[in-house]
Amino acid sequence: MFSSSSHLLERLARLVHNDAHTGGLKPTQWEALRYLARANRFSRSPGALTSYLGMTKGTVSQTLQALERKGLIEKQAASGDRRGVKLDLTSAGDRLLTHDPLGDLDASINALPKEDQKRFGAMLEGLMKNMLHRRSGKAFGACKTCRHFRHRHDRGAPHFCSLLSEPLSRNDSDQICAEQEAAA
Amino acid sequence: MFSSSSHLLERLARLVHNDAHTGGLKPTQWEALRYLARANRFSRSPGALTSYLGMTKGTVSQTLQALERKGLIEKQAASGDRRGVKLDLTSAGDRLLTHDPLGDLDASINALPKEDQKRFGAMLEGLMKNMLHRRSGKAFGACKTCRHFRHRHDRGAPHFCSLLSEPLSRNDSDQICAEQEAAA
DNA sequence: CCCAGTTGTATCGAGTCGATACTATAATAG
DNA sequence: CTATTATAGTATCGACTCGATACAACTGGG
Repeated sequence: MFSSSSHLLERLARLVHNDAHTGGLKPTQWEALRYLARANRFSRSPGALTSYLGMTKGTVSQTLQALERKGLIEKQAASGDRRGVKLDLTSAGDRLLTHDPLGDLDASINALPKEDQKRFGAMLEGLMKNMLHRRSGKAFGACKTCRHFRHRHDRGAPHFCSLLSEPLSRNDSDQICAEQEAAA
Repeated sequence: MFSSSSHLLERLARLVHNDAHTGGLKPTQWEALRYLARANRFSRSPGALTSYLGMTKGTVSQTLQALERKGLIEKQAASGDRRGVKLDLTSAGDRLLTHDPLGDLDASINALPKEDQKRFGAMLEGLMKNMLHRRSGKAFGACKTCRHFRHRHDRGAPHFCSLLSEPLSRNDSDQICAEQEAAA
């Protein structure tokens, strides 16, 4: 009925997902932790995580509570908006990420020929774009690939975001961002 | 830290997974239903499903109970081994599968160029093989690609399984099997 | 007959997840 | 400058997931 790729992808996803019951964390908690490690400072909020994971706010709120209980993340009031919450990994969270069960999948991908890895990544990007379009979701690409990204080698900060009117450190621009929109 | 393909694959999987909360079924229940539609008669058992999904027996048992409650599958005593249970879709189960939310992913895959689809499938197979090897899991390939598959155009049944010593209908051999091992 | 191994079920506890209802704060319109 | 509306996040409920553990039923070999 469906192309065998759908079934393969689905089963592969399940196996990876079910491997993620290690280190006292659940799969979803691992994903939240991973996201917080990769997201720049504008995107480390419950709302952005919600949109990244494609779940509801309530569920994400609970997941974050679990991670906080375990001492892996910290919450802070966001600067500027008193409704907002800013999330950060603790050093324990950082440390735990070195035992990320996703490493197994990564090893399998790296076992493919270099040429295939590149093609595989490109196809996944295409697929993702298509899926995101269907659900009108955000891409969460790297900050520096965004159409609001501006080079600016003067005045201390190396770069600049024209959407948020904020200076960007090298770190900021290497990480992923909730507001990212691919440059033309 | 990890290749971006790992992250993409993980997020793609999550989005697909979270789309599968339709039709009154949960993602896992959809996968069980899908499996039962694709598995040949030797493989439609709780045990085989357990190994396919990579979960524990207890969890699968509950999932099957939920599907039975909803009238989508039927249980029968297995012939031969009185411990065994044979699972079959009801007509309601068959009907529900025509609304499988996986169709969305399939549509996205089919939107790729034909050439890419082929390559993508091949890479996924390689990845899966690697992952299965790490966890010593079963492949669940099509019966007719198995090393125990024998052509036999005489005596009614078109084919034959040399492992189970059972005749195989055309249907049997097109479906996937828990015992399948790729032919040399 | 006994016993190790297999197939499946029952139960528990932590967590997932959507749905819904809620609080607090911000932004905007009149 | 308030009234409305929108946004960020939390609380609670119920159905389900999932591993862990314990268990019952059955098979098959000594």
